[in-house]
Amino acid sequence: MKFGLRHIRHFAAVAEDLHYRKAAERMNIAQPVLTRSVQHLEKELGVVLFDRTNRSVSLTSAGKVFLQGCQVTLATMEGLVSQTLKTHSGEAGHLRIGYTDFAISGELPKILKSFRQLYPDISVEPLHGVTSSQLDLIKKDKLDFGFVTGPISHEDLETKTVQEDNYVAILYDNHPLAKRSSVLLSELANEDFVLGSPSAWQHFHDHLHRICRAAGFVPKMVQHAFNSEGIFGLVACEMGISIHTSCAENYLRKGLIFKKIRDVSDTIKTISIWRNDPAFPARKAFADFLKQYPVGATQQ
Amino acid sequence: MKFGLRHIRHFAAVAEDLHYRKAAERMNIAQPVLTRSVQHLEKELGVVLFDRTNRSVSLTSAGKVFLQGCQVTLATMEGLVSQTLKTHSGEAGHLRIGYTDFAISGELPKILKSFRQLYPDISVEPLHGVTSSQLDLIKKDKLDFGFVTGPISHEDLETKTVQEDNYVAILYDNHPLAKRSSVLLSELANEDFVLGSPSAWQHFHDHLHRICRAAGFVPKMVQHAFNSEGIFGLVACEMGISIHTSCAENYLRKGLIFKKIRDVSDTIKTISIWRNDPAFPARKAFADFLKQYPVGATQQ
DNA sequence: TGTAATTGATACGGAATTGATATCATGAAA
DNA sequence: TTTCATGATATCAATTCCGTATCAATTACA
Repeated sequence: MKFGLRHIRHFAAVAEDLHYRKAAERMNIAQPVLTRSVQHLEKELGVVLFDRTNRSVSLTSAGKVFLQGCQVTLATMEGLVSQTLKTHSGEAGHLRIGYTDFAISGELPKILKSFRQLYPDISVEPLHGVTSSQLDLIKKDKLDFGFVTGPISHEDLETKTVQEDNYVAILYDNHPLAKRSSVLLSELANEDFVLGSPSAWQHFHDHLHRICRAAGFVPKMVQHAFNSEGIFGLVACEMGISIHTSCAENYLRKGLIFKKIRDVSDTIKTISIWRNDPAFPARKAFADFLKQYPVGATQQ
Repeated sequence: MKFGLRHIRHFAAVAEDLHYRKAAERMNIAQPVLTRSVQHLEKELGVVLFDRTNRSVSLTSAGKVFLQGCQVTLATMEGLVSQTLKTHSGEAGHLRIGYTDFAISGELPKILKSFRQLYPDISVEPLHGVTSSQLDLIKKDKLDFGFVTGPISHEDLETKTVQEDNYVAILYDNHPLAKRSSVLLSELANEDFVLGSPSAWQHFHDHLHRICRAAGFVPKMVQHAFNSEGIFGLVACEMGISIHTSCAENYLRKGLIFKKIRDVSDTIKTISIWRNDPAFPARKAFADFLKQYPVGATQQ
């Protein structure tokens, strides 16, 4: 099996035209070259590929099989080259993208949709994870981008804020404050709270305790859940109320009401974070895309 | 895109070992050859495939994509060569095989099963057709082998008898003769007959009329069907009786009874027939197989 | 710190491959 | 018969390819 793509190209040309001279002309080479290439193939394979009876050329059974394979191989090679070039330029590739509840219910879907329109040959693999686990994965190079709850600053890693949400109170619809158009944080001081589990929701807890402390109370947590869905479910059961971000409006669970909190101007930022490694063109493409992406804000 | 399989093989070897010298040793060539092959590829593609930082070699993103494609291409090529060789030797290929009702309910399944065990890389495509249409297809080279009702003799075409069946009477189970262990053909002289339609079953009709004439009567056909299933269905409805071959025993339809016909020693031969064209190795393999295959006889 | 070992890159000469031109052999067409 | 078309062959020049020897850079180790 000692032949190259050149022999294959020559054979395929002859096999397609069933005419040496025409094929040679089409390939801009001299005819004897094709004769030799085909002879070489036949000798290497130990198989006659053409029947040259009379003055017509026709493929043998084995020749037909070989031709088909050659055409596939040649087409595959072309595709491979183009795919390799695209990968080099960052036009193609694969990205593993982590996301939090906040990110996926906020800007991330829009970001990914918009990015994929720009780079249809880059596949994305979204992976759910809380902030800390995403950061771990990025450090271990198991994740290309994280969409996490800020603030974060980390040497070696680049960041870009992509989403900024206000705090909102989540009430069930027959709660005493449900009729109000907005609430004050201090009005919630004596409420029972349903919140995310402290370990997973560490960042959000930190923020929440800070703003509550500023309002003069410590939230009383009566129940915790592992994700936003769980929190909303428990609030809907009237186990307590919760505080979430304005991106929660995209959930719109029946029986729940979202209230703007008038006296809290702090925001929760969702930031994208990635390792700035120029060796991954697709990463660079997404990083560049993120840098110019405006900060989304779900203001109520 | 001016590179050969050689470059690809070299690149893949280096990429797999991530070590030029080891790869060179494994391929039994000198190390500089690999350096040059990879450089050539990189130059042709305009893409850096390896990061040669420090004294370690690692693939770039584009290199990984290219490697994967190269491995696929190389494996495909190997498979293609082996498939081509097999096609040449007759070990692989495709056969379009026609069959009649008699053949498919008789020896053909056994023949094909046995042949496929010998030649697992030859695919067979069974096509139902009556004798005359199979012969047409073979002449037009649209069919590789026919399994038809004999006798047939045709110049240009080779034949081999593969099956020999006795005539049997097909009765419904409350027919007056149903209790008998065997019948005489002459006893059926006044019966109503359900037979295959004369155009499609021409060969069988010819045989049947000949033996009936010898027994001194002309069968009275009251109904005809287009295939054996249809005939058996009509007999089961007691529209009449029929005469079929002993291979019918494989149908075993409820309510039907098969009776040996004592005074008829003629047989119906099913023969395989094909164009003796040495240009199709798979045909030759099957032809050789058939020639040594014993004649099957479903004697009751 | 200095010496040896390892690794990929480079230079060069001979061998093999490739391609173009001219020509041949054969069968078909005029 | 002559003429034409087609694929095969011979030959020479250009290119490509491989192996040997060697280099430069880095690491390992004493």
